[in-house]
Amino acid sequence: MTMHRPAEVFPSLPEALRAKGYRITPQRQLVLGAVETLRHGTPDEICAEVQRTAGGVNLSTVYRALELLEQLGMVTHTHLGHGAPTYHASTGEDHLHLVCRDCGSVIETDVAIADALVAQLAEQHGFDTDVAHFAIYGRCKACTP
Amino acid sequence: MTMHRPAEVFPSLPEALRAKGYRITPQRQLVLGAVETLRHGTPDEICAEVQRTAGGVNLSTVYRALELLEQLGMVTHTHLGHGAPTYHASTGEDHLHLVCRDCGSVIETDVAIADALVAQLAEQHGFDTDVAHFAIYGRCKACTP
DNA sequence: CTTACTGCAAATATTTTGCATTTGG
DNA sequence: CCAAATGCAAAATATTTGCAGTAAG
Repeated sequence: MTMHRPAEVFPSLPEALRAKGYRITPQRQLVLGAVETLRHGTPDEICAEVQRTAGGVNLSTVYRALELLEQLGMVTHTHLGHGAPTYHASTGEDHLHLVCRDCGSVIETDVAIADALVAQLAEQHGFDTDVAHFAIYGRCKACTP
Repeated sequence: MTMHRPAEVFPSLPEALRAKGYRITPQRQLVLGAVETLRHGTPDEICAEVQRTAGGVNLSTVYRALELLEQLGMVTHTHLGHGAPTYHASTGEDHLHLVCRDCGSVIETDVAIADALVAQLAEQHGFDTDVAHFAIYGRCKACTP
């Protein structure tokens, strides 16, 4: 079952924070803003983006904010490889990431392409798949001999 | 030592090393042996396994040996999550790994289950997929409410 | 003998944590 | 005012690298 929620249905960050009794801080808003500006970024890149636009936020705070934002469902993270997870704003349309082993480029594609796989995993293993969490690895068109 | 590798299909480690002009060292053989004994393991676990059976190998050497063994096609690595890549001996039958977000358990399944996805990615994006490289994330049967 | 390989220790990189200070409500 | 959140610095993890000594060929 794919989640399909129009953007207007998403509560704003202040609303989401208030609803759970968390405090509304500039840092949390800046971190979310940076994730939205960069289409995707590592904690470090997000920290740098905040640095660039506003005064700056401590990297620890970025980690803590991302964890909270993810818990609130405002962002998600994906493992694109190596050690650095990439954070995305939750727009309601997750995408699959195809990472090229040679040039490192990332292609985004619709998760629907994996619907059959998801259905089979559910049927055969009772496994409820989050396809967008890990990238798909291989070789892109340009790098194929 | 157990050889899970039919000699007629996969060259032995000494052969593979010799063919590329690399030296045959006990450390490299021990690391490959450990990967084969443990069905899958992180560099740290592999290092510990060598420690347990033979004298011991430095962790740096384990990293360097794994990199070389992977380059030779004798092992592969998979990202199961967090930061720890898992190494497998190349047996010719790769597995897909289903990782549960809740209990962390890993289910191995046949890669053939993803054949349709692989075909679609090839067709739509010219992408040559290595399905086994990243785990598939979600919730296992036992953890599904 | 030659130089690739190893061990070791130090450097990087990434994420987490303890604690004093600040601040939202 | 007061608990929650931040900043900072140190710790915990994970991986890489420089270099001197060891050993494969």
